[in-house]
Amino acid sequence: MWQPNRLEQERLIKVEQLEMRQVAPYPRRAERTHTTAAAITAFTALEGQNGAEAAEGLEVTVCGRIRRVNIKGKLSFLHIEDESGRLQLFLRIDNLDDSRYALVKDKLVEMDDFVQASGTMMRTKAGEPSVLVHDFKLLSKALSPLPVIKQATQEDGTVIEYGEFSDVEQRYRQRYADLAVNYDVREVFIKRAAVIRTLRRFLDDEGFLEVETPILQPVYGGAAARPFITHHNHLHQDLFLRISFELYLKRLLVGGYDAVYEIGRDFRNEGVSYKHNTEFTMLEFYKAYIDYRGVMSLTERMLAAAAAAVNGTTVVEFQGQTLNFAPPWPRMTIREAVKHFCEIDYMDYPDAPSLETAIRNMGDSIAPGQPWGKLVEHLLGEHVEPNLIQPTFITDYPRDISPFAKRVEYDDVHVERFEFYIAGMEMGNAFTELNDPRDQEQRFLEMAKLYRAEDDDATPLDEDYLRAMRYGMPPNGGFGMGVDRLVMLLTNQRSIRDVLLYPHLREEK
RNA sequence: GGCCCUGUAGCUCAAUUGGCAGAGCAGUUGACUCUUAAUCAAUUGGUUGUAGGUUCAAGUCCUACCAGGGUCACCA
Repeated sequence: MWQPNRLEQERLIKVEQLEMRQVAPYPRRAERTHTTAAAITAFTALEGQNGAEAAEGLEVTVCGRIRRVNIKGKLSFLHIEDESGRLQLFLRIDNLDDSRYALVKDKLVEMDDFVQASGTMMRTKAGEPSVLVHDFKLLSKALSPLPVIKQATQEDGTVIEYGEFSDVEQRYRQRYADLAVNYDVREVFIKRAAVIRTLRRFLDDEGFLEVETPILQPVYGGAAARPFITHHNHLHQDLFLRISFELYLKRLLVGGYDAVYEIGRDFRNEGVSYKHNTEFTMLEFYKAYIDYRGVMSLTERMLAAAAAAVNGTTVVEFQGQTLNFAPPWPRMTIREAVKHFCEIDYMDYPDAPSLETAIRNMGDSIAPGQPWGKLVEHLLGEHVEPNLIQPTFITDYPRDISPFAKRVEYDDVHVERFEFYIAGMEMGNAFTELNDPRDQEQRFLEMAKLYRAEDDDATPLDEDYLRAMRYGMPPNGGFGMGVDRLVMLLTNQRSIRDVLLYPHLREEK
């Protein structure tokens, strides 16, 4: 239940006063001929062509939220803001109906309200393009004032903000207020849209078909993660929120599409951190007749395109580091990488117990009884990953933790899989996809054995997926990437929460 | 889940280490026909996250809880 505070009570009284003066606080209709940016552009263009006097004949009707008020007796300045930017309204009692002007003078139309203003363009003595207002209309009364932030525009055009709205909890819980007062935040989500648009365009141009597959799945799979479980009442059936799209997308290659992709939400019932949110945006694609080397090439080019589209260059400044997305990216097998950063060749320890002992002897504390591949992965995550600042492919992962990848040619314990890392973060995962149904069934069974102890992460055997594969699946390369993390890199945001409009928070009490 | 830090006015922060809860901004009232962080004068505003406890006295110390951040654990 809303308990208006003092400031809000003042504004509620103003609504009554507005209604007494026959002014609707929330009228039905609005009109607009120009955005604020378009009004300024049109005005300065006319000045250039026909001179200052002619330009002042330009009539505009603009709309926006009042972000600055300066009442100087019989003369007032208001700045309104729409999505395109800010524009000054110049209100003079000489040019307005007295009762209209009084709405501003009496502060019934004030900070944070939405208004519509009509008038002619002009420059103030200070040279600022403004609207000499002949009439204006209240469009929406703000009952709660936004956090107070004042801005000063420097001579070089940079904007300094005085005061701030910085409490992260409030910013996330009331993202609307955050967006309304923090322009930088709005910019992040404009760039986010540009990233996703570019990924989509890149794949479309490469001949991929965009598809949508079920979010509610009867059998989850394609990754090792704890799912959210829900229930369909009429079908009396438990359903899982997907943890990946992988198995549904690869079925489509059986169906005859050569290349498919999906951008959508995955859900994982796990912890949150600066790079984990319970629901996150994933891009997966699968393309027939290429292997993981082909996927590496697509990866490099796609991310370079995304960086260029958002920031105009493949050089990315991220948290004090300079990252270069331009292809080709360095490639290193996981064995080479571990050798290089840990000075240990894990192939000297071919079974889990001996590798576990070796890792303990390095001084690492690890949970006992983990599969061999997970131990290798521990070495990677602990000692290699933090050092992988520039975009890097790490290739040829252990087979026992990669149930959907084809074996390498040179031995029986590695598979054609890569992950790529940027700024010390795992960004994505890709394979030469396994398309032998007999091998796939074996892998499912091996996984079931491997994870029996910790069955939270067990990948259930998907009979229908095997049935699809038995009809014949073309050889193909597949790819998955956390889109939010890419957005973090390209917008220089430290936390995944800053690239999600509504990050997951505990329930408000 | 463990450990550490934080929570004071609408926003951003103080409070001399246990001794009368304060400032700037915004709000209210007034002045001002070219301001732009407008200015000038006056002024309102608090259950110090919640609930207990110690004390003559608690924003400050203790306990529990709530929320957020960090970190570890977890996370193909």
